[in-house]
Amino acid sequence: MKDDTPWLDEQENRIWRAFLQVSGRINAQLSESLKTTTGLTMDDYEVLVHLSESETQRLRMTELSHRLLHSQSRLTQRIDRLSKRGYVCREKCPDDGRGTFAVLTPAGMQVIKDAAPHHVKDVRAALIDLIDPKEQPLVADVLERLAAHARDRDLG
Amino acid sequence: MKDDTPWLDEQENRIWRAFLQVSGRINAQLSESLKTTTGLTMDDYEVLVHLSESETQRLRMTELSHRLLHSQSRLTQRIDRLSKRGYVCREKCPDDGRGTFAVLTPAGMQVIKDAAPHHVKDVRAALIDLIDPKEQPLVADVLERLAAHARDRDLG
DNA sequence: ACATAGTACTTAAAAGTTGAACTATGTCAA
DNA sequence: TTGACATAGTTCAACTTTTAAGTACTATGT
Repeated sequence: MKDDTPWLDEQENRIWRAFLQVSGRINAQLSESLKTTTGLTMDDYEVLVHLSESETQRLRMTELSHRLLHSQSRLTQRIDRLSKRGYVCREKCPDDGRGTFAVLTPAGMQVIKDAAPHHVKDVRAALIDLIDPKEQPLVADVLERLAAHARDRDLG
Repeated sequence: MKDDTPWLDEQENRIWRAFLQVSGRINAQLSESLKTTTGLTMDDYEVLVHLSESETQRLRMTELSHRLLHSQSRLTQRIDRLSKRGYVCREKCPDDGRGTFAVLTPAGMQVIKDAAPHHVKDVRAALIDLIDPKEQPLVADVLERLAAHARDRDLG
C-alpha cells in the first residue's frame, strides 16, 4: 500500500484497544453467565430474542440470519439444534414455496422469559450501569452512528 | 430469579443493541478485509501484533492466551497453524521446564508490517474517523472504564 | 526424600462454522 | 409456454473451537 492514512495517535489507539477488549470480554462474560444460568449460548439467546420480538413469534430464515449476522448455513444448523431441544420449530412459508419460518415454541418462550432477567442484570453490570446517565446520550449517539455506518457498508 | 433489576429503558436499550451490532459488524469487516489483503484472520493478526510488541518478539503461551481471550488449546492450535506457515515458532522456556514461548519469526514480522497500514486504514474507516475529535476523550474514557471493569471481573 | 497438589501445555474427540455445491421454487422476458 | 436467471434454504467436506483428559514439570509440606 502507498497512501497517506495516518497512524493512530495516543487517544485513537486507546479507543481502539479498549474497544477490542470490551467487545471481546463483555461477550465472553455474558455468554458464560447465560450458559450457566440457562444452558443457552449467546447465539441461542439472540435467536430466541429476535423471534420473541416478532409479532407472530416467527421470522424467515434469511431475515433472521441477517439480523444475527450469521451465514445461512450457520443459522440452518443452529435452528436444527434449537428445534431438537424444542425451543423453535420450522414452518413452511405459505406465500413462497421456497421459504421457511423459524417459529418460537411455547417452551422457547418460557426459556427466554426465564433467562431475560438474569441477562438484563448482566448487561447492566457489564455495560449500562458503568455509563453515567449524563454520558449516555452521547454514547448512544456514537454507537448508533457506528452501527449505521457498518450496516450501510455491509449492504451498499 | 427474584430481584429488583429494572428493565432497560429506551436509551439503555439503544446502547445495548447498537453495541451488539457494532462489535459484531466491525469485527466481521476487519476480518474480511484482513483476509483478502493479507490472508490472515483477525485472530492470526492479533497473535502477531502481540508478539511484535513484545521486547523480544516472544510471549509465553499462557500470557498470550490471556491477552487474546483464547483458551489454551485454541492458542496451541493457532500457533501450530501459524508456525506451519512460518510466521512464528516455539521455543522452550529455559527457566521453567513446563513453559513454551511463541516467537515471531522474521517472516512473521514482515507479514505484519505489510498488513498494518491496511488494517489501520480499516480501523479508521470503521471506527475512529466516525467519532468526532470533540467526542473522543469521553468515548476513550467510557471504553477504558468498561475495559477495566471487565478485566477486573475476569480476574478478581 | 517423597508424596501431594498445582501449573503449563498438548492431544483427541465432539461440537460448531465456513463456503461451495445442490435442490427446489419463483420471476420475467421472448 | 419456455428458458434463463435469481432467490431460499439445505447439505457436505474442510476447518476451527470447545471440552475433557493426558503428559510433564514445579512447588509445597512432612
